[in-house]
Amino acid sequence: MLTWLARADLQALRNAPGVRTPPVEKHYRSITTLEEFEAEIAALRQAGSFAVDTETTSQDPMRAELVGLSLAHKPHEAVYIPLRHSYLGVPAQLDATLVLERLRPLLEDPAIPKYGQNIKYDYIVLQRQGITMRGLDFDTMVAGYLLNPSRRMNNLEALAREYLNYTPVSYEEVAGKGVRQVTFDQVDIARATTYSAEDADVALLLTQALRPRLVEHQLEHLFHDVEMPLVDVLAALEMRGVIVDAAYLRQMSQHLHVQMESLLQEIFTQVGEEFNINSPPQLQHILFDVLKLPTGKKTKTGYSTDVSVLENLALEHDLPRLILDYRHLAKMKSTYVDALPLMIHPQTGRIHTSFNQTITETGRLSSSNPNLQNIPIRSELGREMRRAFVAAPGHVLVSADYSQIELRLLAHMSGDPVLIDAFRSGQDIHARTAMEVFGVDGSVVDSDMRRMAKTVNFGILYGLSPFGLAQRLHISNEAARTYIDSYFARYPRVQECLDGILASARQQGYVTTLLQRRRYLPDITNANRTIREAAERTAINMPFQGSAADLIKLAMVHLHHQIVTEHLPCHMLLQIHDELLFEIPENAVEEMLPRITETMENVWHLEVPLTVEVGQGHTWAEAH
DNA sequence: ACACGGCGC
DNA sequence: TATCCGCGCCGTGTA
Repeated sequence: MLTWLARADLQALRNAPGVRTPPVEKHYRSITTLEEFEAEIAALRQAGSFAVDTETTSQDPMRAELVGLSLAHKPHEAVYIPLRHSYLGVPAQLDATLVLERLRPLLEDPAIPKYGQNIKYDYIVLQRQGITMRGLDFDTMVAGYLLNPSRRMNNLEALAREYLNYTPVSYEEVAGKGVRQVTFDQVDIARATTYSAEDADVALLLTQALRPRLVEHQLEHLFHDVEMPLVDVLAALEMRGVIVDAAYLRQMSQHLHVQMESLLQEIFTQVGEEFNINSPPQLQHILFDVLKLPTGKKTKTGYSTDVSVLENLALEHDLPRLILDYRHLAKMKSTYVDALPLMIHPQTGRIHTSFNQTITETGRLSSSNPNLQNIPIRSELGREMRRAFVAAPGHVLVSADYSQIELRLLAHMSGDPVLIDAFRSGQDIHARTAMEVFGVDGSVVDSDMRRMAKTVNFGILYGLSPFGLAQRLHISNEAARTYIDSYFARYPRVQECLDGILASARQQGYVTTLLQRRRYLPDITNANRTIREAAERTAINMPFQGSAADLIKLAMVHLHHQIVTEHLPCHMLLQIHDELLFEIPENAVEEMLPRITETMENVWHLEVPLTVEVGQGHTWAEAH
C-alpha cells in the first residue's frame, strides 16, 4: 500500500506557509494477485460507477497496445492493474485475458456509469481488445471543453490545476522525455502505479467537481444528450476508417511529378535563374527585386506572395500564373497524394483519422492525423483527388450534406419574414438576396449578381465589413457599403438579430448556440478597436457556426443510435462540418437513404425546413 | 518554434 | 488612420 501526502498539500505548505490545509491521504496500489483482483471487482460492482484509465504503448489508440489499466471508485483511492509491463526483473502480473474477461461484465454494463479523461481513447483501446465499454457517462475533457471551449488545453493536468488546485504526476516524470522517453511497458510498476492510479483518481475527482458546474452553466443537456453520446459515435467512425486507393494515388503522384518538372523549367527559363519556389523569401526576391513587379500586401517578414497577390500580378506578367499553377500541384502532391498512402493502417488497410471533440471554440469537430475534413474538391485536380477515396467492394459511398444550414439558422434565429419565405418556398437563396439587394426582378438576376449576393450572404454570417466585402468583390468601399446597407434594409430582422447577439455578448460576456453551447468573448469590451471588432465578428459568427455544429452532432447521435439498435447495414465514415459520409452495402442503399435524410432533416424543428442533399457512388468524387 | 501559404466548410 | 470575414490542420522553409 502506497500512502503519501498529496502533492497539492505539499505545494500549499511551500507556497503559503501560513495556510494550513488538512492533508489528504492517497491510497494508490497495484494489483498483482487474483485475491486482490477479485476483491476489487466486488468493490467496483458495489460502488456502481468508476473511473477508468488505460496505459498503452502509443498515443494513437488504433496502434496502441494495452499495458495496464487503472480503476477508481472512491476519492483518493485507486488501483493499477499492470498487464504487459516488460523489463528486466518485472514482477509477476495477472494474465491480461483473464483480467479483461473478469472486467467485461462491468465494462460492458450500460447501467454502470464510467468516467474518464478523453475516454474515447480508452474506448478504442478496449474495443480493439474485444471489450465494448458501455455507460460512458462523464468525460472530464469534454466537460472541461463545454465549460470553456477557449481553454487551450483540456488535458488532465490543466483541468486538475484549475478545478482541483492540484498538479498530478506528469507522464514525463514517469516515462522520461525526448529521446530518453520509454514506452509505458518499460516503466517500473511502482512508478507506473503512482502515475496511472492517480490519473483515474483525478478523473473521478474532476467528475465530481465538474458535474455541478455543467448544471450551473445550463450545459447538462448538451453534455448528456449530445457530446457524451457522440464519444461512442466518433470512436466508431475512427475505428471503421476509410479506404484510399494507394495504386491510384501512386499513379497520380508520378503524373504530378512530370507536370511540376515541366512547369519548373518554364519558370526558371522565364526568370533566367534557378531558385526554390517553395521558399517565400526567395520568391519575394525574384518577384519584387529581380522582376521589379509591384508589391501588394505585407506580411510580418516582408511582402506577401499569396494567391490574391499573385492573381493581381498575373494580370500584367506571365510568371505569377506559372507560380500559382506550380503551387497548386505542389500542394496537392505533398499534402494529399503522397501523404495519405503513408497513413494506411497496416492491419485494417484503411485510413483512420482522429476526430477531436475539444479543439474548436465554436463547437465544431476537428480532424487530424490525417485531417480528412480538408480533402480538396474545388479544383479539377481536387476532384481527381477525391476519386482516391473509395467504398469497400460491394459497397457505395453516400454523402449527405445540409443545404445552407447556417443561413437557415440565420432565418430561424432572426425570424426575418423574407428569409423565412425564401427558404419555405424552396427558392435559390442567393438569387433571392440578389433580387432584394439590387432591387430587381428575378428574371434580371445574372450569375454575376448572384455571385455577389452569395458573398454578401456569407459575409453577413462572418460580420463582414464594407472594406472586406470590397476587397473580396473587387469593388469600391462605397459600393460595398451600399450593398450591405440595402441588405439590412431588406432584411431588417437580421440586423436586429446581429445587434442582439452583440448586446448579449457585451452584457453576459459570452454568446450561445441553439443547444446552449457557450463561448466567452472577453475582448468584446476591449479598448483597442481592432481587437474589439475582431471579437464582434467572432460573436456574430459563433451562434450560426456553433448551432450548425450542434445540429449535425445531434443528427450523428440519432443516426448512430438507429444503426446500432436496429443493426442497420451502414457505416458512418466522416463528418465534414455540414456533411456526413457513409459506406453502405449496395443492396441496402435504397433502404438507408431515406432514413439518413429524414433523421438529418428532422433533427430539430426550425422556422424553416432543414434540407439534406444526398449523392452516391463508388468514390467520394461521385458521391458528392 | 514560427511564419507563410493553402486546403476544407 | 487603417481596416483585409468565421473555424480548423498541415507541409515547407527558416531560424
